[in-house]
Amino acid sequence: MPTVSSEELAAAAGVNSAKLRKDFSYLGSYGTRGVGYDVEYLVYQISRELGLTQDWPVVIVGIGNLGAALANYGGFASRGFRVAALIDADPAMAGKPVAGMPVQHTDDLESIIEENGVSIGVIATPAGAAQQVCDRLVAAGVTSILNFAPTVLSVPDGVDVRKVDLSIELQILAFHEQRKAGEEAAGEPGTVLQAPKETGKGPDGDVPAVMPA
Amino acid sequence: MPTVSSEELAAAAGVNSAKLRKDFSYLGSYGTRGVGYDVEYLVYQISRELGLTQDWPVVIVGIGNLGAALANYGGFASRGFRVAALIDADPAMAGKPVAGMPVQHTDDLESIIEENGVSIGVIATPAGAAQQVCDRLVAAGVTSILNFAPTVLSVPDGVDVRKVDLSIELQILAFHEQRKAGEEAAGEPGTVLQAPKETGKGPDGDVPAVMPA
DNA sequence: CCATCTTTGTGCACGCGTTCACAAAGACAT
DNA sequence: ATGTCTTTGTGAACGCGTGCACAAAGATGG
Ligand SMILES: NC(=O)c1ccc[n+]([C@@H]2O[C@H](COP(=O)([O-])OP(=O)(O)OC[C@H]3O[C@@H](n4cnc5c(N)ncnc54)[C@H](O)[C@@H]3O)[C@@H](O)[C@H]2O)c1
Ligand SMILES: NC(=O)c1ccc[n+]([C@@H]2O[C@H](COP(=O)([O-])OP(=O)(O)OC[C@H]3O[C@@H](n4cnc5c(N)ncnc54)[C@H](O)[C@@H]3O)[C@@H](O)[C@H]2O)c1
Repeated sequence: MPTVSSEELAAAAGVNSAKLRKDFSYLGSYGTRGVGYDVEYLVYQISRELGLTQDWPVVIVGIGNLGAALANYGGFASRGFRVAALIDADPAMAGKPVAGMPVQHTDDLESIIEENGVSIGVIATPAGAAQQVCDRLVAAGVTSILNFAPTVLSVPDGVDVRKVDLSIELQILAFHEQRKAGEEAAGEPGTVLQAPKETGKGPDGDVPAVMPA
Repeated sequence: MPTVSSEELAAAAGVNSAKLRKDFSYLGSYGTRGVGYDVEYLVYQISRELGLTQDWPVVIVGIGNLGAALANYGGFASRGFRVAALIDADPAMAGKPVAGMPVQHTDDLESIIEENGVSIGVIATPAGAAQQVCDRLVAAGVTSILNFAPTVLSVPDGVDVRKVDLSIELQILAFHEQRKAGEEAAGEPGTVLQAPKETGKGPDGDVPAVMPA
């Protein structure tokens, strides 16, 4: 029986072994003292708890550059997610095959959701259409949304939204990058800012939305 | 002079005003007691501290479905990021224009990085090539990496890596989705974990820290 | 100049997640 | 069986972020 110890797993995952054991303990006591955890059983229990043992149909709305890339991505299927439908508002795309699957028109969005029992939707439309698409998805029964559009979606209680904002990912990297540069030339990294030198005009420029919900 | 109080900002952002004030205090104290914060100056200081006032050149390696979509994405430029180069290993792609920019071959990766002073790299290659690409980027001077390949990259100290794993995003949604279903039929046997109280709108936070690869 | 009012900046306490440390459980050898 | 050795499961300590509460700062008006 292939087993792993919490120590091995922790080292591989780069976390503390005690934390890992405590986490596992919330799922029940599946370990064997002096031996470790039965790999197969452990994987099953975790998968079950995370909801990976069932098949989740998802729809992708907005089959443009990003939507098409997502449709072609094979990594979803291997994790228990099945692309049930590709939906786009462009009539020219209707019927056109993407990733071996015909693109369907938004007119049929509601019926597609219902017929396939879809509860997870992916939004890859332009930002301007995102909220509208979101509303239709929710009205049709979708209760989880993965949003790629750079907009904050407002949804009713009970609906989960996760936003993937690549710009923010880059911003976080840039933040640390800036800090590294500052440390070398110990000049003005975390140094308190100078006095308000006539912010009459200010190099504010664009300045992104700083305070989203 | 347009101002905002910490109370107003906190309400808009849905956070505690004391926390907000304390956060601001780490940047220095430039609020005016009895009045609030000068909006323009505040925005500038935050942008500056986050590194948004400077221009960051980035390279994208692996111009396939995803890489091309990223190259075409206009959201980066508006946040201070400039795509300095597109790099791919496929000789057939060399010179071919993507997003109005010629794809360059990996042979020139090092010189491209150096000449453009790039410190942030995006990896959108297949998982198998990711580590190798990563090593070359790092050797060439890149110290921040945004990784889309479903692999854990190992890098030397001082190099930051952020991984965007879309499958995990879906898994998190599915996890909560399963929870919702379980709550309706309360008392579901086999369910050991307690519902994690949905702490506000935290993107993460409420998900078990350790997940199977 | 003094009184009052508003809002900041922060010391302090609380709560929660992480880590430590170890008794107990089980495997395995003798 | 009994002892040794490994690894789990968890109580307790620790650390850190969050929120409370309030003195101080500055504005404002008399
Ligand atoms: N491409 C990227 O790398 C990237 C990165 C981050 C975020 N995003 C965001 O993802 C979204 C899509 O990006 P993209 O590059 O694929 O854009 P795109 O313009 O290539 O594709 C958008 C697609 O959405 C469709 N569409 C428009 N309105 C629709 C509606 N109401 N219902 C259904 N479909 C509709 C269009 O027909 C088009 O096919 C954008 O909001 C973009 O900001 C993209
Ligand atoms: N498409 C998606 O939506 C998606 C989602 C999540 C993750 N990913 C991951 O992102 C990566 C790219 O996905 P994709 O769909 O664009 O794949 P893809 O096959 O369309 O593109 C990969 C590109 O990388 C290039 N490449 C291969 N080896 C290279 C090397 N050593 N150096 C430089 N370039 C190299 C290839 O020539 C190709 O152009 C994959 O690891 C995938 O798992 C993709």
